[in-house]
Amino acid sequence: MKAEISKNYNPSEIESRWYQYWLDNKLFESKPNPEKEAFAIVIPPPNVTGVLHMGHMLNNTVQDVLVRKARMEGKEAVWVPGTDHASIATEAKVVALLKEQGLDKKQLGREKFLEHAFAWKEKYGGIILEQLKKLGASCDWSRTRFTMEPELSKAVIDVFVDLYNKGLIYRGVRMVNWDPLGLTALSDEEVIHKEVRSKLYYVRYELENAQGHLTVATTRPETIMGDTALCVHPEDERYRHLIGQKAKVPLVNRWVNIIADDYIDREFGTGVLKVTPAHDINDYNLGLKHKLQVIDVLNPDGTLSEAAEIMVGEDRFVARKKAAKMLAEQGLLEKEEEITNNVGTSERTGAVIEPRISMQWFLKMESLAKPALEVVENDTVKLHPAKFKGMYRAWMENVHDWCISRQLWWGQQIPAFYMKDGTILVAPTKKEALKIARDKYRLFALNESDIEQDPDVLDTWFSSWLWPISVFDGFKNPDNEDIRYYYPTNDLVTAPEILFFWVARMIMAGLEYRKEVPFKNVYLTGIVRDKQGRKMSKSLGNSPDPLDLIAQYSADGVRIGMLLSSPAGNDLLFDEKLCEQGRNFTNKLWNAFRLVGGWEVKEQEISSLDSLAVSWMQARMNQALKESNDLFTKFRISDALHVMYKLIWDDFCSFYLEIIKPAYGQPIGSSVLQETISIFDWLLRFAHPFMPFVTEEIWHQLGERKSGDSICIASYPSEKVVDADLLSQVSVVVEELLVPIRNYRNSNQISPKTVLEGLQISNANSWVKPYLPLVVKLGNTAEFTFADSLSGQVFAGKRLDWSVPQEERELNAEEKEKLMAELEYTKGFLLQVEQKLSNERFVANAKADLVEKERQKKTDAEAKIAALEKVLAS
RNA sequence: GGGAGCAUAGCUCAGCUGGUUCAGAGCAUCUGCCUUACAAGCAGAGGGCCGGGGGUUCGAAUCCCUCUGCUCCCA
Repeated sequence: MKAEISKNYNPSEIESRWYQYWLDNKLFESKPNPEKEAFAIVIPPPNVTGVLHMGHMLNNTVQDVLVRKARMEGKEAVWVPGTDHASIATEAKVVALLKEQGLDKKQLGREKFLEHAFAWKEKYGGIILEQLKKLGASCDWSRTRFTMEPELSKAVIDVFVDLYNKGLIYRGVRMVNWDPLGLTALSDEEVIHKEVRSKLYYVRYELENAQGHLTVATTRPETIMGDTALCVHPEDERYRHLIGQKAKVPLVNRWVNIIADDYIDREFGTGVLKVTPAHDINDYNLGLKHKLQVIDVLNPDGTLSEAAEIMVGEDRFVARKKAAKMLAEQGLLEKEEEITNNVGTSERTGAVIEPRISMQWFLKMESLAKPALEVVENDTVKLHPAKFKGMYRAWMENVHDWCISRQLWWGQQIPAFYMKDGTILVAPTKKEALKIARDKYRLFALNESDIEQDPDVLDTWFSSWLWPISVFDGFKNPDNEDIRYYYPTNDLVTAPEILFFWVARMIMAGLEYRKEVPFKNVYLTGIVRDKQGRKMSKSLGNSPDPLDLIAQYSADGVRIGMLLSSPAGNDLLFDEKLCEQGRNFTNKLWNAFRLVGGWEVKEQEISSLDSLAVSWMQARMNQALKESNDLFTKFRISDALHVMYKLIWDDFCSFYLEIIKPAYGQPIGSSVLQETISIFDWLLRFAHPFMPFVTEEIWHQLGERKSGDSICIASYPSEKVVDADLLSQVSVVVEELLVPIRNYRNSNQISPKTVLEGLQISNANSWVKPYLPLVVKLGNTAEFTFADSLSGQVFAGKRLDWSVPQEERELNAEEKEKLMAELEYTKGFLLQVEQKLSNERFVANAKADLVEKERQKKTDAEAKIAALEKVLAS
């Protein structure tokens, strides 16, 4: 142990020093080792464009705790890091950057654009991984992957080709979610529904033969020009007579049929629907059913197209207002009404989604979803907390085909090649496509310039769903050592919002390509919100910069802060105070070390009191370890942290150390110090997964360590038998003797320095004798004397009666009241117990030990009542 | 409109298949202490008809029904 211990713990210097030490000694690197059990976590790859936010902090802290614990438990632990190419987000960012430089994506062309994008990625991509190091993340950085690196892209392409050949991928015209800002299709999962206030316009459609008009309620008057029918409910008495007749579409004065369908909700608006097959999914389906014409009045960018005939080129929202105005001018706008409705917005660009008919690629989900549901139902993959199972089931049972094509350039280009006649050749490369043309279609003359590759790329999730396999090169070489050893991985830690996007699909891919699930446990973290419960976001400015937090509270402090109040699956209401609490805890640990490391030592056998303290502390440690391990198996990490926190703060610092602490200026006995150091060492290893830096620093100062040694690879404490009797006896002594003595001091304003004299304890409590030295020390009392009958002020507990000497005085009113209340309570309690015991059905039905416990309660209560009455009578 | 879930102390939550004086923890609050590792600390205390109503049971915070209020997911 070093002589000099700095008075203050200096985290920033210590944290960067140890992180470098860990890297230098390659402590996080892992290779398959048949001697050891494998433990693997793959990181949910953050976007290359990303910077660390609070969600990452929580998520990665949890992963680090899990992987560090596994590593210390002697498993061959690996945490594979990497980043995601994030098609839309990254492309949007690069496009914006180019725009600043006066460059345009289309003018540049695909090749040049991708060059810019890659340059951008090289420069800014992966900042987030550097930031993770500040948090202490023990990733195996030598294994860092990127979803768009050549190997991983190849896996994506091969999987596409394979699924196409299996008949699971098809191309078709469908109504998709169109992002008019990103100019791409999106999957259902990328659409976020938001409630907004909007206007419902009541529009008049003139009827033929001067029969008047029909009023239609619509939120989208700008699509009126695309109407190709009106529709009413077949049994709606109001309109039945009009079915089969014609109505005139306003603004464009086109006659359309009035049709009937029981899809119509008679309650909504006027019960008449304008059918616009090109711009609404339900209308689209109606259109298919009734073979209606489709008039697409919008351009991809959300402006009105030539087909609209009027307002061509106007933005859809501008056109909406104009259309309303025009209708009003023509006397066709009956009224406007404020309503609340749901609109879909793009997860990435925020633009209001436009349902749009277009040619896209789809993956059939049904056959993939079925087995993926099964493995969650039967707990092959466990969701933590399990409440997400229900949500998972609901989604998997109603899964839609996955639109996997995106009209972007940043990503894996779809390996489909089109011949001039429209024939599709799906192959990893152009060469191989030509080979198919030759082999399958016998087109020997076809050459490269005769076929053209689909310009679109694949949805980013189409590469991330392969992540747990592809990071171990399981596609390139399905039998390699890594994948055989690490797959299936153990735990996946992620946010519930991507349960379907990502988790479900990884399970599908795992089952499809490895015939095995990709992970055994899925820990779903909550969303990090601010104190008012608002989601943290850039626009609200309510998200603290994680690096600032680390600078202020230390990485250990922030880690503790994040975990203190984040049970799995619950949103975390983040409050900087939690980080402060975390920092205070690291500080507490440091100060405990200053105490233990700062004593003069003298050769001495251990005293019986110290020996008791050591046995008790060890019993508490074993108890806490058992609890903690149990909580870890249930993924109740936050609770496990609480167990550790209380063990160190309350049991070790406030109790154990106070017992063994020698009087001021006195040296400590060598034996008890040795015991204390090994206890401390144990506690550090127990705490290390949560707070890696401070534990490493103290651990190194606490004993002689070899070069390259680290607490990261020291062994995690192992479970031993808990001495439960010792624990329960000490807790009785604390609750019924020590705490009341301290209370007595408080209420009588006796200084802690004053030695309490003349305490008596009842002879009936002789079992307590061995524990009295503990009370003498912590309560600062003189020796107790045993007596048959107590004199002075008597304190009556359940198991212990004792007294302090006192000049003759009446109990004051307050004290009396308190004792009376206690007496009343105990009497009531006794009554309940007696009733229970006299209830034959209880005695007959309840378990024997339970009845025995009730009997014990009865004797305890009776004893207490007698003692209280005695005190009150005196 | 369909589905999942929640309601326990001022706040955030725990309380597993009913039974340990079961009504708990942390934070916050209050009281007293600058006690010799730590005031970023120490020693204590107060605080809840377990959302309302009904039922099952010897026994309900826990199981069932219902009402009310909230959240999330999907359309």
